[in-house]
Amino acid sequence: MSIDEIIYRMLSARIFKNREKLRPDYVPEYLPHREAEINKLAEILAPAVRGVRPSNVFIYGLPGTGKTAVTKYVLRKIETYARNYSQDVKLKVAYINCRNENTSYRVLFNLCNYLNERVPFTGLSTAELFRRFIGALDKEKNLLFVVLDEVDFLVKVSGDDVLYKLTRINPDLHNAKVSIIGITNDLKFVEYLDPRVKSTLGEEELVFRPYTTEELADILADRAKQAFYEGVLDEAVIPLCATLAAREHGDARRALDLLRVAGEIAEREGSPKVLEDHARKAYREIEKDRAVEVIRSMPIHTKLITIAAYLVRRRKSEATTGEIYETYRSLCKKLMIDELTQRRVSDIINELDMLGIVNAKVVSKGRYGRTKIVNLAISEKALVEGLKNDLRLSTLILADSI
DNA sequence: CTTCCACAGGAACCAGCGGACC
DNA sequence: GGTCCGCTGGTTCCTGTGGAAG
Repeated sequence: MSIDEIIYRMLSARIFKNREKLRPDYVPEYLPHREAEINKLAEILAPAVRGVRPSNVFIYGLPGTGKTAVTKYVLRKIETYARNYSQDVKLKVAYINCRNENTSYRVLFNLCNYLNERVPFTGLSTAELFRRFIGALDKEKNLLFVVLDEVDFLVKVSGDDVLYKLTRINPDLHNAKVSIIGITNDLKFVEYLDPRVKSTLGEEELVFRPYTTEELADILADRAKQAFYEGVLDEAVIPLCATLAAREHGDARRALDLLRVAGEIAEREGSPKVLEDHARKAYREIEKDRAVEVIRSMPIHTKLITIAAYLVRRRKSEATTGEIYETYRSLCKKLMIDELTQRRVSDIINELDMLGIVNAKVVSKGRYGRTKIVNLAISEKALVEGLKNDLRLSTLILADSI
């Protein structure tokens, strides 16, 4: 295919009307199947319209269950109302994603920025930064919403110190008020929170259930209308994307990603329509990317065990713990690395199972013992790709090709 | 019915490390 | 600047077990 052809295809493709509508951070005008959550959150936050400080809220839910979207949506509404109905109190919203801003300093730095308080992005102590933040905030009759998305990252990296201070800030303020909204998809998160923070932060709690397959289909249909040209989507695509995304739990982000990537593949292939096959390819592509990422970040022994499982599977129909362990040991010897015990390897195989890199299930072979049979759950391509930047390891795969 | 394989997986313990605390 | 503490990832030792073979 020549470059002219590629560009021509791109230009003539009539697939996406507006791709942005499928991006994970896009907040739509209408959020299907989250009415209950929207209402509940609105009820909690509504006092803000009259300038009264709402309770702090803590929102839980698995990834892709609409936590961020609902929060942004409700706050946007409340902001518009507040602008029209409450002149004396200024309502502000500071949205911070703690995955990126995961230190006390960066959170406070961002908060200062929201208040247009100029502070150096390094150099001050957090205590000083906090003082300046309070100063800037308290100058006016502000009502500030601090949205801490993925707040578990902040706590994991920097502890709950800022959180503690933020939740206790109100008595120190004369004019302003602060209300905190914490969002997390780590359901065990509260366990490692200081109980004092827990009680103030969790004045109100909201739990978001995963979407069902049907609900995902509705969401996709709604977005697809805005994102694709009419008639471009084959009717089987949306149900398929919904089903694929619902395999683990109803994750709307995944579902939307699938739909978007399916569209992109169709576009690349120069197809006038997005077909079922494109969705399947999209699924494979996304899975592969995820697997590659996981493999890349694995410690050396875990990588070796994955390779061992792959090698055993290549010469036999099924791999057992014992065989994998033997192969793993010979790999270790080749690389002159100390080997782990079988006990640990058994655990690592379980970890790999959890990560979706292998499928392991325990079976009893009667007289011939009880073991796990292990299958690789990822493609050879993904494995090679994941090991690409470690030359020693990737040659192992090729070297042993008997 | 018993035996016995080839591990599973629990319990206790240990080394190393970062962070709090004096 | 030592020390204490909790956590992670590892080891050692151990008991438990499903079911084909005998």
